[in-house]
Formats: sequence, C-alpha cells, structure tokens
Amino acid sequence: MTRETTPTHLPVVAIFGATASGKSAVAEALAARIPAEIVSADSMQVYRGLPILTNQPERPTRLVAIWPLDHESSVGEYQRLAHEAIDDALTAGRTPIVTGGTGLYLRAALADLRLPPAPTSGARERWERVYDRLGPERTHAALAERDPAAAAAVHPNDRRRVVRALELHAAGTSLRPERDRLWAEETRHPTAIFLLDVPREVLTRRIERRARAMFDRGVEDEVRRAVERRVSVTARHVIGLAEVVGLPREQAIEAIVRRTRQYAAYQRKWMRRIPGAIHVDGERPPSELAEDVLATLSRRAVTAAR
RNA sequence: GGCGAGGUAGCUCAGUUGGUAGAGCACACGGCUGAAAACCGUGGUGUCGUCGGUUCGAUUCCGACCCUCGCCA
Repeated sequence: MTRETTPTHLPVVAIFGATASGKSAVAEALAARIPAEIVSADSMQVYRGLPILTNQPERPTRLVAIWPLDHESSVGEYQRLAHEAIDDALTAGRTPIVTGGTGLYLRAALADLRLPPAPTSGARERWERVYDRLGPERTHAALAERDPAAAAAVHPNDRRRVVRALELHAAGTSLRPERDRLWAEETRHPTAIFLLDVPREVLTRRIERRARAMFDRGVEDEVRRAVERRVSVTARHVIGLAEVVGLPREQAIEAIVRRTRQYAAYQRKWMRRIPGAIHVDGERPPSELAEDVLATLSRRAVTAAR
C-alpha cells in the first residue's frame, strides 16, 4: 500500500512563513513523500538573474526565474500564472504545494482576488503628475469627490494608492472591490495552509548567516552582471541589490540583515492575518513537519468525507 | 602632560537666553486589492557623563572630576 493512492480531498497545500523559516525544506520533504509540484509565491524569486540574492530553491519550482530583470511584475500577472500552475498540477494528479513568503502573492495564488484591471497606458504617469502638482490633500479631495469609498480607504500621503484609485475611477471601476476576497477564507480549491512559526532570535541568526553566505557564494559578481542591463522598477526593490552595488562589503551585509529582518517582521503580520491557517512549530525537522502535514491532510480528508 | 572640541533616546545629532527635551534612522504596532522584498499611517523608548555649588527651580550657569576625539609635546 502506498501513500500515492490516499485521497486527501484537500488538493492544495500551502506553506507560508518568514524568510529563513525553512519553508522550502518542508515543501521539499513533503514533495518527496507524495506526488507533488512546488509552486512559488514569491514576488522576487520570479526574476531570472539573481538566484543567490533572491535565495532561489535548488529544486525546480514553478514560477521561479520566469521573468527577465527588465520585466515590470504585478500581482495580476502572477495570479494568472499561479492559477494555471496549480490547475496543471491537479490535472496531472499531483498536489500543488504553494510555498512562499509574499503574503499577497500567496492569497492571489490560492483565491480568486478579482483584481481590478491594469492601468491603461499613460494613465498612471498622468495621475502621478496631477498628484505632484496638487499635493496630497487636494488630490485626495478630488478622489473623494469621484470615488468616496476609495478615498475613505486611502491616506492622502499614500501617493501610490491615491494615483491607482484615480486611475481606476477614470477607467470606470473602483479601488474598492465589491467583495473583500483578500481576507476571506474562500479559496479556489480546498486548501490547507500551514504557517511555520520560528522565534525571532532564531530567524535573526539564520538571516545573518545567510547574508554572509551570499557573499561567499559570489553575490557581488551576480549583482554586477545583473545591473549591466536595465532593471525594472519592481526588480530594483530586491533586498540587497542597491546595497551590494553601493556599499562596501561589511556595510552591505549589515544593511541586508537589517532589511531582511524588517521583511520578516512584515511577514509575521501576514501570518497573524492569513485566514484559516494552521500554525506549526517551524523549529522541528522538515521531515517531521512533512509527516505532520500529511497527517493533518488525511484527518481533514476523513472529516470532509463525512 | 599642554591646548582645543565634545559627552542628550539603541545609533547619528539638534535644543533648552534656567521651568526636566526632539528630529532622522533603528524598533514596535496598524493599514493595504495589477509596484507587496513595494507603499502608507501611528507610537518616544531618556539619571541630558559624575559629584558638588548658585537658584524657588539646573540638562542649561559655575567648579572639580571621569571619559572620548583631535592637535602639540
């Protein structure tokens, strides 16, 4: 008797945790036990050309290294590809294991966020100019006149969102969705979401070790080669890119550690809010955690079958 | 050793013509719907180097001492 024949009734597994919490290790341990396909939910690992800096997994993973560095990324585009990858795996009879640290991307992969349309060409630049000319207060007031609901959800100083809201209103829609799907528990497929809890101090130690290891592995050459050509606005935000280019080694390491810790704190916020998730002790060995995940899945399958 | 500059938040520093203090960064918390490793909001966490003097009141003025940095020996 093999596990492969065990129906789970929970076709999708998701693993979320802070950076350096060991998500990939658990996903890989799980993939070694059941027919599965790992799908990345990471806004920076999508890029090709910075495998060391973005900490890309060794094992082939869907939606990793899919775009060149000059590509402007977006959740909308990612969402389409993620749904496709997940559905492909299911069709092939494999369990999609959605793994990643970008909270919004994880939600986009699992749920149908019904994102409002992409900006039409030139619209964003036009509204940005309006914002810069009128200033935060007056631009926000103009938004409030046109789309009160959107204005209520956005702070005047949040240039990006005020501009986006105006751009959507001009396109005949709104920043405010008819239904909030971001924090709703609904998903496209029955899904079990696991969150890896790891104490901050442990995470900090791992982050420090990993930052140093990046330099031993040649991150400086990697970055030097990457910035020889155009890097998109979105890719420019990879933690460490500006630091490696502009700072001496020790300062760069220090800055990368600081920013990575800030990122981990941001991910902890997501962990508090992701609906319907199961917290597990991320300090236990990946193999044990994988077994636990399987046990939870079959327990759920029994409940679902009733 | 002499001269000079300085010791204020975790860090870098501002300030108080005497009424116990505030910026940036760090940190914490919150928001977020096609840039999310992004973006925005809220919060001061303090023996004002130490001891003494003057004063109703000293972080501020005075004295001594300690420490740091620079220049000269």
